[in-house]
Amino acid sequence: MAAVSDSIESFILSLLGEEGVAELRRNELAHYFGCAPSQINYVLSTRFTLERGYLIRSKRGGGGYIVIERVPVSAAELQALVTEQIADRLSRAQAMAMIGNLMESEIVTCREAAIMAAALDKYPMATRETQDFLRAQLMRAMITALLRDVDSRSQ
Amino acid sequence: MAAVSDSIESFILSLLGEEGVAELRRNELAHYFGCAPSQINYVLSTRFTLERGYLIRSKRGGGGYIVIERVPVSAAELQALVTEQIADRLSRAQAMAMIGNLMESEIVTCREAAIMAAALDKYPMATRETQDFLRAQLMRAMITALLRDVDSRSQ
DNA sequence: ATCGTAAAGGTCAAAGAAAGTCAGTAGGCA
DNA sequence: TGCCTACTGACTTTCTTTGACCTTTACGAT
Repeated sequence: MAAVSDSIESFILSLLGEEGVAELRRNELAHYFGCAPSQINYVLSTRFTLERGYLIRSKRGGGGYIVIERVPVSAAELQALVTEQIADRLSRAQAMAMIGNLMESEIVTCREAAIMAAALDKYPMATRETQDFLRAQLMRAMITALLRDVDSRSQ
Repeated sequence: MAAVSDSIESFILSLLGEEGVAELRRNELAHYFGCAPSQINYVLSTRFTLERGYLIRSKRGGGGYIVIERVPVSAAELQALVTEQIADRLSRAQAMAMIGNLMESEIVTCREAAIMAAALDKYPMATRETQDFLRAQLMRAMITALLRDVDSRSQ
């Protein structure tokens, strides 16, 4: 029954076009489709997820915007890493192993690996549970960042 | 779209050019962009901060002016950064400004900056206090890691 | 020298303009 | 019935823009 969300989805898909990049104003789009602005967020968070190969950037306030980007194929492996290998918890050992792999396969440089390792090392407060949870989040966030410009290697 | 502040920012950036120095009249610029004079101050204080590597000098009264100067951060100054600028708490905005500066000064690459920014972005659980505390720790850890092999640049 | 005034720039708080979050409602369908 | 997906609205957070009021400076008139 042609839910509004479906229309919004295909509209965004058409915006993406060849480029694989689309910029939009949330309120504008919501008004165009006669729906609540938050429905745009709903569509983005259900149909344009990382699992499906999309990255979202946005800015609030005056002149705000939302940018949707299709993850390039070259980054597919990284994406799989994020969505498959990292669960909601990640031990220190697991993390270090992953970083080792990333470096081995020349996906990250030595310096990049060092930065990541530093961030994933250990956290003072909290229980082990919390630490592993946080570590998973950080790892996901960092790899996702890499995803964002995987082509721009060797600076 | 393209908030006025953004236009003002890129205008100033173009003024800075190679020299890294720009002089301007507040009222003149405000008139040129059709905005309130104080918006110039807004742009300066949000985009041309010391954290981002800019120095502002100005004079009031007749013949007044504003001078913006880009000040590069040397790798050696990183150490001071760790010990001075990063207290036991670090806000998201501060962190992002610092990262921008590190990148501008070519101490970190674009990708490295992206990784750091991702790690420092936000931590959903926790209170604001805790987040800022954790962020300070992570920033310190990552910069220390960079210092450890600051020579091994360009991998 | 002193004072007055106009011509800068500075500050701050309030209002405005986006987008984000989340919990809850409603409609289909197994 | 109970679950899943679609949808909504109230509330939050972040960023921008504006205006009223303040401070500093140069310059000319006394």
